[in-house]
Amino acid sequence: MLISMTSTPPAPTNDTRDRILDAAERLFVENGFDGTSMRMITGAANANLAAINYHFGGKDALVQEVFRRRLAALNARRLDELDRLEAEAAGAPLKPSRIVEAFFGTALELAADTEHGGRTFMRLLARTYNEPNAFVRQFLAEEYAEVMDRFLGALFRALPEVPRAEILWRFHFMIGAMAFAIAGLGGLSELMEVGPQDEDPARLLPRLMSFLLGGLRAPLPDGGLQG
Amino acid sequence: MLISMTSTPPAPTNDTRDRILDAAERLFVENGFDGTSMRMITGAANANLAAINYHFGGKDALVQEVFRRRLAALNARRLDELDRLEAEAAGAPLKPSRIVEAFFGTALELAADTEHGGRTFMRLLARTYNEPNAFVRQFLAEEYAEVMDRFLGALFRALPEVPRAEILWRFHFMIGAMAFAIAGLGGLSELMEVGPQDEDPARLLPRLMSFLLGGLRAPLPDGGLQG
DNA sequence: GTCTATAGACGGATAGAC
DNA sequence: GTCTATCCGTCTATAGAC
Repeated sequence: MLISMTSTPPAPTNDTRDRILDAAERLFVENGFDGTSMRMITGAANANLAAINYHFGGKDALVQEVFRRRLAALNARRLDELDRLEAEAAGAPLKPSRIVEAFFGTALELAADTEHGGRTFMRLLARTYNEPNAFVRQFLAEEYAEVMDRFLGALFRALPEVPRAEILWRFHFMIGAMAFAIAGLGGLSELMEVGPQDEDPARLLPRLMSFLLGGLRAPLPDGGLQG
Repeated sequence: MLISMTSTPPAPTNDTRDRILDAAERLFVENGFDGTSMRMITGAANANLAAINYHFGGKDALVQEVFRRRLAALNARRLDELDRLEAEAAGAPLKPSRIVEAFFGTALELAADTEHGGRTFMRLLARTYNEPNAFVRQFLAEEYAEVMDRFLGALFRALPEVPRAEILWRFHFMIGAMAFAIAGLGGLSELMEVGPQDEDPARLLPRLMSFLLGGLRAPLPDGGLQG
């Protein structure tokens, strides 16, 4: 029989903690936070009920960790893209289309990943923009603070002739359009029963981008165009 | 002392049933469906816990009635507007902007009514587009079926040179933009802490309309313009 | 780290008096 | 129609054995 040597442990990347996070992510999308119990999560993750409290400290802390582990990476990529654009421009104002692409392109890229749960997470995130739960919204706002600040600033500089309130609203509209599109990727956009069955996010990105840029460049409400 | 005569009762328009519906509407926005208990609702409505089951049959039936009583009127107005446009056009194709205005203008008009709970309801509705709860989504889809059918058909006829899949997606994007804008009207759009403090929906309508029409008229992803 | 067992609060629903 | 009292299930969290 084999005797356990002092060899290094086999580095179980798929340990209980990760299985819980993956199961929670999936179940939160399907049932919402309040509609998903710790029993459902640990059941799906083949873990013990007490494991959530042992590993995370409670259900709320688990919810935060589900977001944190992926959102940190997504927003870091967004900031990298923006850094790169600004370095290339060397002081010149950026093209609005490049800014928009840096923000929404990264999101849709993650939503295209069905292998490692990227799509599942993005559907959860999209849904959570409208989450009633106060502490979840508060947590999201904090995670987004820097990204919002940087991207809005870049848009302000890129469109100096457009009133800032207008840019603010239009960025708001753009996020809403993206969120609704991504949230419906699971195939449950019953709202239009004819619904976009074409679920390929590779085709969604150009569709969304041209819509968003069309909206961003639209004539201002009072009249007057801006390129 | 006064003796109760056989006079007609004072027609209590604000009876228990309505108070429950109003309280439920408000609490659902603040806490979500699962986060709102029957005890919370009846407490806020100064009604007895058993009243929900007596008047509606259960919590799920109450949720449906909260939507039904207002959504039926909203969608009827939308269909009326579309009927009127089509009657005026007398067979000619409609202007896309008029179709969009008939759909989204009515919604924003209701969202502007803070006196009779219209805003509260529209915030609830906007949130519910992304609701995980299966039976709520199913119910919404049924309530919207005719309106979607009519408006998508009108857009298809108004833009015969645009692929229908494209129109479908863009209508999808437009609904998402509107929903996110309305859901944030309560002042809790923490996402951008700079957030549009300007909450006047009278100014929101022109802003949103020009954004939506810009997106609808944007060049198609593969290239090629369409007015 | 994992498990069982259980505490303690709260959920929706209902029976039956008034 | 309204109310009290209660049933019964599920929830999160924790104590303590292994």
